[in-house]
Amino acid sequence: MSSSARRQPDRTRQALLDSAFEEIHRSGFRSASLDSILDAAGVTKGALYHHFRNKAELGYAVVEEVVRPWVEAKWRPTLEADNCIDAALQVIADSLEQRSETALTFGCPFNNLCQEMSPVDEGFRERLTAILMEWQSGLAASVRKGQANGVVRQDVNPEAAATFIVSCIEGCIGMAKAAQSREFLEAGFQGLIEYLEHLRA
Amino acid sequence: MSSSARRQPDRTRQALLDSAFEEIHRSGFRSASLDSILDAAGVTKGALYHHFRNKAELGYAVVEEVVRPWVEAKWRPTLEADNCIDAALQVIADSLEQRSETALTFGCPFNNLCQEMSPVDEGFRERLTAILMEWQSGLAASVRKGQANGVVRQDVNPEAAATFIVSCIEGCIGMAKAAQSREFLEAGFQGLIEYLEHLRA
DNA sequence: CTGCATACATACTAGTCGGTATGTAACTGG
DNA sequence: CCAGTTACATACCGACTAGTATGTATGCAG
Repeated sequence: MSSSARRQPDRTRQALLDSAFEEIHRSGFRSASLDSILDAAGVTKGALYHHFRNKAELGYAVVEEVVRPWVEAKWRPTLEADNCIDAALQVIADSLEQRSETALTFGCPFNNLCQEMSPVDEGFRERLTAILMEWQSGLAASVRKGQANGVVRQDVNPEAAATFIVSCIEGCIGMAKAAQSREFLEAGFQGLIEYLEHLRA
Repeated sequence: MSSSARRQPDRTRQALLDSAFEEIHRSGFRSASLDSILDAAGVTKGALYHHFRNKAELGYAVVEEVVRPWVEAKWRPTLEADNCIDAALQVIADSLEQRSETALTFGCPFNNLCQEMSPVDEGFRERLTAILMEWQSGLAASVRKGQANGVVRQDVNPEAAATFIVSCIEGCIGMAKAAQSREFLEAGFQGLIEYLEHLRA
């Protein structure tokens, strides 16, 4: 059986990515300790530096291979739906319901990384901005589709609306984290829901 | 003249607070180097540890004595105005105009500290949440006043609206920082402006 | 069965960090 | 004018960091 094999490079690499993602989520990238990541992954420095050139490369890989799919999965339903408003409302409702204590405490992993690393590291900025722009432009296309389907008001600027919606979501989650308060999250999302309803044709 | 005096404890303390504020704004609190702060302030560790017990106390003092007045000054006009919507729109317009390159690059000092420190340090969380709640509740009172004055719709929930507005502002600035893009900021604020207009009676 | 590349583990280095101990000059009350 | 306190500067410590050098066990090609 492969489970008893001692050398499983893919598994080891994934374990490193997963534990790095969690440690970064809790401590941020720069304060994330490689030793903590290694402990959580159950490997040593030799394994880490065999799979990644340095700490930054590990971080980049976390962005590309963990954060990116995580963001995409969250918003795929909205991007594919015929009625983007209903779909967005559903995502918000799910997000409110599913949001665990750690997610409320530590916020959105994607946004955390954006806030911490975009201004100080080009490699992070490029990758994170790419994800952000995909999300935003996907949402804008979805709004445009909604206008074509007659469910969104024609006088809405799809690009601006998409940018605003993305900003609101991250803003609400961020402020809820700042206040460490679920009510804050619910109140913020309530405003977003009203804004979304206001977009209806 | 006092300007030639070599010992000016108040001035020294303020210089430490100011350079700490800037260094924290650029690097975040945990990555802020005391040595960099000392260089910028033109003093040494002896001076720092004479005025502050440790790095955390310096950070707390920055929050109380620099960040708090900074946030309050920004929103005082809105809280005092009779028409809170017009006042808020004016604050947004000013914010867009005045926002310097470093402010766009490094974002909102208050929000940065909230995002970084609230989940991991009680002392920061208490102080930052206090500022946040003052801002939010002040804004809620302002909305309520607007309803009394007949400029805001009666079916608006003042608390939720205030929470949403605060979240939007920080969200927009944060996403603009993430994208390192002024257009992103303008697009996000455009959505907020439409939301505010939608609150009118 | 041999030999080499891969996939790690272990031990270590160099540097940076926050914090402290000590020395000293300036100011102040008596 | 002197004593004591305040306000620093300087030198240093221990802890922790990312990263490296080296050793070694595994797996696979020939």
